[in-house]
Amino acid sequence: MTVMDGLHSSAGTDDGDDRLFVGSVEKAFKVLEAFGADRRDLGLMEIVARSGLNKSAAQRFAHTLYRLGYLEKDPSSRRYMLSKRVLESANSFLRVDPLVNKAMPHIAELRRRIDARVGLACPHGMSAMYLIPLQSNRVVFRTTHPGHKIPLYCTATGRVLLAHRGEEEARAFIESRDRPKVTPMTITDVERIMEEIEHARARGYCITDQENRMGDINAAAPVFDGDGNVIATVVAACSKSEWAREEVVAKVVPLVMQTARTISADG
Amino acid sequence: MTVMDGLHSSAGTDDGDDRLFVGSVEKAFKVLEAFGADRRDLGLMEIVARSGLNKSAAQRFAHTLYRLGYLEKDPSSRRYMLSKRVLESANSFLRVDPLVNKAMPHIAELRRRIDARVGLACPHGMSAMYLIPLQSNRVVFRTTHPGHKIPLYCTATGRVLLAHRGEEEARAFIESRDRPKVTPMTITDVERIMEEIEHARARGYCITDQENRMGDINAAAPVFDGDGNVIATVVAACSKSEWAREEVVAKVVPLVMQTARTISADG
DNA sequence: CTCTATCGTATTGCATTACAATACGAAGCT
DNA sequence: AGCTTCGTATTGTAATGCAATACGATAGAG
Repeated sequence: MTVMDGLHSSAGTDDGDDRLFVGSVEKAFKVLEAFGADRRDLGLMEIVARSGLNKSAAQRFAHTLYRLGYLEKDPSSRRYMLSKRVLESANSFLRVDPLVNKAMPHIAELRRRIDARVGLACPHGMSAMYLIPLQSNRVVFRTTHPGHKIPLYCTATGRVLLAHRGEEEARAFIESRDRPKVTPMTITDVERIMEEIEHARARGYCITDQENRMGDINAAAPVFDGDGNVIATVVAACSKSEWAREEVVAKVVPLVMQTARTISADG
Repeated sequence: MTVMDGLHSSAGTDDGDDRLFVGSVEKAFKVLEAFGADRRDLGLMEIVARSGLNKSAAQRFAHTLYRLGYLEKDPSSRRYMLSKRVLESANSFLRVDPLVNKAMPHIAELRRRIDARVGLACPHGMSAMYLIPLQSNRVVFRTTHPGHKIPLYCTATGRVLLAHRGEEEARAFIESRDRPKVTPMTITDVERIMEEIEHARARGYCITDQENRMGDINAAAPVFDGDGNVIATVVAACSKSEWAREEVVAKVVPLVMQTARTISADG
């Protein structure tokens, strides 16, 4: 079907006869995943709406997650919200992930050299996800945290990731999905996106100009594993108030590419 | 505590029988929590050892978490590891948490002013947990991520948090728990710790001198909520190679306290 | 200020679902 | 090759989670 089939569904026959699969766990995570879309706290009926579970199930699993400390409950409003406990497993992941550990000093060095938000992002399902988002030294408008997800069609990271998956696969993916205008500058035309992807492949980097946030120019370059697969990108988000586009190309892009190359290097 | 203890104590202490509590979810999280202690990837028998579940349960829940995308499995070694998907809920939390959002710009500003690792930490169970850990601009030795947990007895954050819980409560806590020497400088004597806690209460800040990592001086100040409760601390970790202790007291502490006060202010 | 709609909590009989023992297969070690 | 250890698959059983529903509390409207 689409590009990234089988990422999360490769453990056996689809939904047929997996006697090992425990359905209750799936429902619990549906409740957990109901949080974070937009609102901070959810009432029971909102959990029902967002999780797709019935009232009984939502009640039981929200309660269970609360008992386990992964949800908190405001006693007066009786609404649930995520607890900081969800950070524990995130920390466990980040602490030991080889890519994160390898990339961190170089990403930090990049941030030291250019006054911009920089980071490391990697493919995750149908999106990309920031593993390391470092803010610039200047004022932070909106902060990003590890786990922040961004779309592929309109981001420098996404286009770099798609560029190394082959023309048809990238096109099929782009065409198959909605491409809303995130800003007035967002390119939504398939052909123009494919051009950008082609450039990314040819030049080894990609630049987006205010396609995600007005006033931002983003530059990304690919990080390769030992087999030549793209496993991540190094990104820099430059404020137009401080960087002209030519400056980004002349000064930022080489540093981003150099950083990505350094992280790619064996070791 | 034994295996059996954990199974029943966490599920049934309060209400005896909690008919809403779904035990399978607890077991799933025991498997998840088995990761992150030390090793990155765990074999099935290691999961059994760390989770306290029997082989069948560990197999089923590890498999279920794998199917759901929260664990990955190395096909050759057949060992499980955390997937980056655990970052999703962490990001959902950080994105909307009021304290994090309120504190972030001020923590960033603090980092801009002093060349040190700074951050925001809050109480979490019997420990403290970093919500916002920002690295210094200089070289990063070991990076911390959101969710990083630190003990209370030997950290500036911990002593500030304990200082505002009352003398006896703090003493009881300190005495009741192990106090290993993290470095040769770690203070483990109860009376000396209590002195430090008393200072923290009296002065409104706490300094630890290489008690957690050789070469680091840490300074923390309390963040209050509207009711005067301590809900977090602002921390700065200064390298002794760049800061003398007197300098920390003279220059860092005022900024840390100011930052903490600013975050405390109503808004 | 009562009525009513809506949401959160508690209960219960039923059978679906998860359970744990165990058999099986595949590596790795001596 | 034989032994040990670990990961995978199977199966009968009943425990456990299921969903309907009753109950209670809160808030908004008229």
